[in-house]
Amino acid sequence: MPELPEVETIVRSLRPMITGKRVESVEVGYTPIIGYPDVETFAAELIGREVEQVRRRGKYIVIEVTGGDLLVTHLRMSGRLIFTSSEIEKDKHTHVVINFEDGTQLRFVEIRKFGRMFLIPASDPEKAGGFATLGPEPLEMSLEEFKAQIAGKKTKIKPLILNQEIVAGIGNIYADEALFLSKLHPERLADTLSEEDKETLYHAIQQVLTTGIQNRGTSKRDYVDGFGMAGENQNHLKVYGREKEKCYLCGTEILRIQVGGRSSHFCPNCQPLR
DNA sequence: AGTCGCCTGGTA
DNA sequence: TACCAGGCGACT
Repeated sequence: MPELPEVETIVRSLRPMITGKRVESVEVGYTPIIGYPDVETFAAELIGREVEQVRRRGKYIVIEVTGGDLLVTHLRMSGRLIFTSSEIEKDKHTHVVINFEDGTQLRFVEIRKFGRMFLIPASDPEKAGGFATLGPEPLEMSLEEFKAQIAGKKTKIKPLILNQEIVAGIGNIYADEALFLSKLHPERLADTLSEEDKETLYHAIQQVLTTGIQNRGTSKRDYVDGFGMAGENQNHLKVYGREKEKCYLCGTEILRIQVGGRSSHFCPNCQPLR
């Protein structure tokens, strides 16, 4: 579900609520959610730790705790991290609850059970799946860095920018939006892009992500922030989810095709394959 | 490089 | 009933 703007919005909502709080107890319902270490160690080790920092890396939520460890969470398709109180009744799909000493709690809630949580030493990022191999942050990378990341790649451009090792944090919605702004067909081969195409795409990626953050994320289905509040970027999408509707630029019908196994929305007139 | 599995639920 | 879903990793 959540891509960079959604995860950033969640992090910003959680940061003031949990920073400085100490963990009193941990409950894990569905154990496969815990990717590292084993469930018992995960729960036992978290107790007594204090939250020092809450930040984002790509689509990962990183909670730094005392003792030099990181509580790393990936929400995958439909996961939510919700800050609430022990008084509030739990949703049926609540898989992990982290109780703080003041009666508040952080809940990992997810219908589809794809998401994962890891408690890792900051010095061992490879213990948290793809966390260690993430590419640069798109809002912090230079144009030259972006060009270097895609240099020599011959794949279709959409799967390339969805690859978290190339650039961290772009998902299906913002990929389609960035390609539309760039007037690039999702199946365009990366090694056929001109210098101008690359520069346009670089700016489009930053544009759609920044707008997404300003609008507090895209709530098409499941996404909500740390307080359970929906975003409003779904009201500003230019192509994603608009198949069979008219292109805002030229009136042509927006198409939806599969590219690299993912639904891809584009305007065949504005985004020719060439 | 491309496909499949993981899960559950909403909608056509 | 069938298809679809903001993702990723394992597999071929």
